Amino acid sequence: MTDPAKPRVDPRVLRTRQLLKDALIDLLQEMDLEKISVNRIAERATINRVTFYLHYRDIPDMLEKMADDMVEDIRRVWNQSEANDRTPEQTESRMLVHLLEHIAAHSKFYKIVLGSKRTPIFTERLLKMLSESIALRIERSGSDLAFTKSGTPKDIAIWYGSAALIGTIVAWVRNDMPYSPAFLAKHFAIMTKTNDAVE
Amino acid sequence: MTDPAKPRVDPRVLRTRQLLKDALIDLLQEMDLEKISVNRIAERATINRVTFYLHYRDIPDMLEKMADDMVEDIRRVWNQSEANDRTPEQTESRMLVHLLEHIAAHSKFYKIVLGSKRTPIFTERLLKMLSESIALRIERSGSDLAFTKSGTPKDIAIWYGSAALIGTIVAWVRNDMPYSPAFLAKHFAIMTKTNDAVE
DNA sequence: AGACTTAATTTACAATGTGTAAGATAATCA
DNA sequence: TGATTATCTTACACATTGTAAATTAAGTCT
Repeated sequence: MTDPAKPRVDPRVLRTRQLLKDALIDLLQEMDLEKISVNRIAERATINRVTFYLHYRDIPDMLEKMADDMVEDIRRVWNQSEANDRTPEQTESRMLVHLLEHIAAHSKFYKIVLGSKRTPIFTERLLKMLSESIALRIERSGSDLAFTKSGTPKDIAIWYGSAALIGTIVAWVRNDMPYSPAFLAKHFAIMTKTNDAVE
Repeated sequence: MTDPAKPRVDPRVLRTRQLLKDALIDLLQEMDLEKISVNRIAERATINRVTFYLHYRDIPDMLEKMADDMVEDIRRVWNQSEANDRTPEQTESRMLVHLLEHIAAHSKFYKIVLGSKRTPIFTERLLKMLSESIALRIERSGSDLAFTKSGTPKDIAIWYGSAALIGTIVAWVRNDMPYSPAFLAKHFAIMTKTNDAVE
């Protein structure tokens, strides 16, 4: 149930890392990534600059670890609804709703990391993670053939589908989430499903 | 016919800028953007470092200007086929074929700027440019309503469609273009068109 | 061809950022 | 409380940045 490797981290470490992460998010809201130095992050976090290097190799390394955390969060949310026994379509739609609700609940964070044009690591990770889901979905729908029902190679369908999913989510976030998660998920399902219905 | 503003640029300027751009593309092939300094670019270009600042404010500025050039190129290729008088679908498909052929013809460049995970400026610009086309296309197909035939708000359809287009192109480039431009364009059209056919 | 104009080079400098080290201080753990 | 570990302080060598001034080289124009 619980994580087998639970090293019981020193609360000082947790505090420091949280302060550093918050500071970086804060700064990304104010300026481009290129203008952000370890100096600035440490200053904003009220942490000594040297301490930064006790936790991260450099700023890209810090972003990578933050992206790891994000993927872990999202994977949990995404899979939480997978245990359902309804139709696949309903499950998929509910998964997307949960994901969108999670993003909305942490909109400050996601608006920065997915909305910013200079931190593609987060979008890339999300793309990679969700691509696997899309791939499974497409594999399943087309049995064991290499092509979909409409004769399109599966990898093209996967490229298309996962890009559409990520892109829709990112655009939704960038436009300050003007639709409810349920509404967006519904219409996403409509646009996607019509493709599969082709003979 | 010809550009009205034709300032007749000094060949030394053209040479220097080309050397700098080539050097940057070269370096991006070898290392991440964060590791690239003005020093390195100048050195690789066999240009004095100070000269760099006569042309670009800094590296992000240089990338932006290179992205400008790319968009200009692509817009030319994209619009070259627009003057045709066939059906819209045929024109669209031909536009995409021409675009993919152009990308294939300069695959070294595009593989780096679209494929690299650290230079999102190029992808962003491409997304912005092609989104306008997609928007026009969707506006046209749905007359003057705010929704598509399937009841989806047009902006959602635009997010979906343009992300699918860019994402498919980028994935195609990243995977070393395993399909011919005509083939990919055909199947892209199939996947897109089936959506519009919904009543 | 020679005079004019503009680009590129050279050298230099101040300021900032990077990454690491050693020892002192403070918070946590057992 | 005593031992452990994280953080802080100070320091240092080095790379990078952006700009300035004077010089050299290349291109332009009549």
